[in-house]
Amino acid sequence: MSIGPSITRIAAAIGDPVRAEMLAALMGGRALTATELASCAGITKQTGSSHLRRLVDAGLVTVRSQGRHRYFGIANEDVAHLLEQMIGVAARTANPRLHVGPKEPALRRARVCYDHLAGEIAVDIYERLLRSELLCFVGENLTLSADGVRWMRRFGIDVERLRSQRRALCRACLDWSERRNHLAGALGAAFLERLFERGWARRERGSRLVTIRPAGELGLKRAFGSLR
Amino acid sequence: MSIGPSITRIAAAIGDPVRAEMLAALMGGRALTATELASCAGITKQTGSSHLRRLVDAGLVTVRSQGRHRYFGIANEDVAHLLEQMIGVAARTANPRLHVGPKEPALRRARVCYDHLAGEIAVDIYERLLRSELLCFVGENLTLSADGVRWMRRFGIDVERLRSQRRALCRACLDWSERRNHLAGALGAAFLERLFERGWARRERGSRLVTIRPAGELGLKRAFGSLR
DNA sequence: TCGACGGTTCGATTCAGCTCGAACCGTTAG
DNA sequence: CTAACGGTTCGAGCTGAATCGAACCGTCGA
Repeated sequence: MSIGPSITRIAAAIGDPVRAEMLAALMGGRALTATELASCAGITKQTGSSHLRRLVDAGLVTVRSQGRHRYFGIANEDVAHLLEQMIGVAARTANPRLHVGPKEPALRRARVCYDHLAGEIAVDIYERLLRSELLCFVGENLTLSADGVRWMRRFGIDVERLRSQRRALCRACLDWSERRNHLAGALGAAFLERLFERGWARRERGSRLVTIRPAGELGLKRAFGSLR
Repeated sequence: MSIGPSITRIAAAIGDPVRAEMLAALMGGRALTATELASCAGITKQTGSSHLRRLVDAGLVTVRSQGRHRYFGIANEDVAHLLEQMIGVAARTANPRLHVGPKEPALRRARVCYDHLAGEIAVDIYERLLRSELLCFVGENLTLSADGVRWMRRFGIDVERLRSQRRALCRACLDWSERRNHLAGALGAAFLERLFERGWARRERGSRLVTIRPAGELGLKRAFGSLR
């Protein structure tokens, strides 16, 4: 009994141009309908439907029916991490000459990673949180210090509510463009959510791109000192 | 310009039964010849050759020619991590009824992850190293404390030599069976090497399985207290 | 009740890519 | 030098899977 077949199941499910495009779209964190996904992969909805079934069967994607719509989304954080890691390996093994894309710099700066913030800014924030000991490691576990809890509460995040979720509060997630960690987990998701609520950041339609608005630039600078 | 195609390149390279089997074999950490890899995937050497070319083209595998042999190996730690992560996702999304295999428990206990130790024992060792502050986090970086350096030197590892490598000294690697970290990086590799040299552990031929021998059981117990 | 719309199922077609036999190249051993 | 051996290349056959048109099912709005 080898592990080969199990890897094949997962990798073959991802390793088709259409399905990869769908997963990439879903990495934006929003759940999308079958038709939306088909159109953004450039195929008909019949074909899209069969691809989506494969993704669901493989356990990479989950469905939620709502009226006559069916919303598809990345199944869980593990899968999101796997994809993020894969993007990283792909970027590093890519043929350098087709490596530069127009939107690439903006994506490197700030983007959505499933449900939390990634990119230069996210890495920078994460490291500042650690340096000022709002986040710290207890053994190998990343945790929020007492100061950190107060800080987050002031920022508008109900930490207690997050703790009651089954999901881990803080996790480190390896950033594919920076090769350094950024904040994931329930807190990472809540933090990004809060940036949107405050109007500090805006998510670009149909892309993983996140734009930091002037108010956010200012607010983050005030909160953390100047961002790189 | 989307990221879809780049993911496809990597995932499609992995997502073939033969190539997955080859990669699984290479995750044992040893470089293998084309013929060996073909035979362990159950195909002829012509077919194997073309698969290996695809793996090399995708940047997942590297070759080293030596006389009339060509030795293939996992390209780098990133790729190894990606595969490890993929095994984890595969295990967690697997159909539970075919989840149990004969060698599974032993594999969960101790196995090679590319070039370092993984499994229950590895996770346990890692956590004990942290708890006794031989390893600690400085900000987000895992480092060896002064005590840790002394400890490793006593254990027979030349830490200074490892530091001079370009490769990171300590890294945490997520264990797919345990979902907790174990020690990777140059130190992780050296530690496993030392276990073999001392005769504390033995690697099973043609598998990722590592057997801890009585001397090792005793020695580790003496070094760390009783292992789980 | 009916038409519009989102989504799936079925069947036929097409094509990429996996496979192996045969031939070939380079290295090593005798 | 020659035979054996590891490995690759080439060509032809085959199969699994992606694709789309057409038909169908369920929900929504009028």
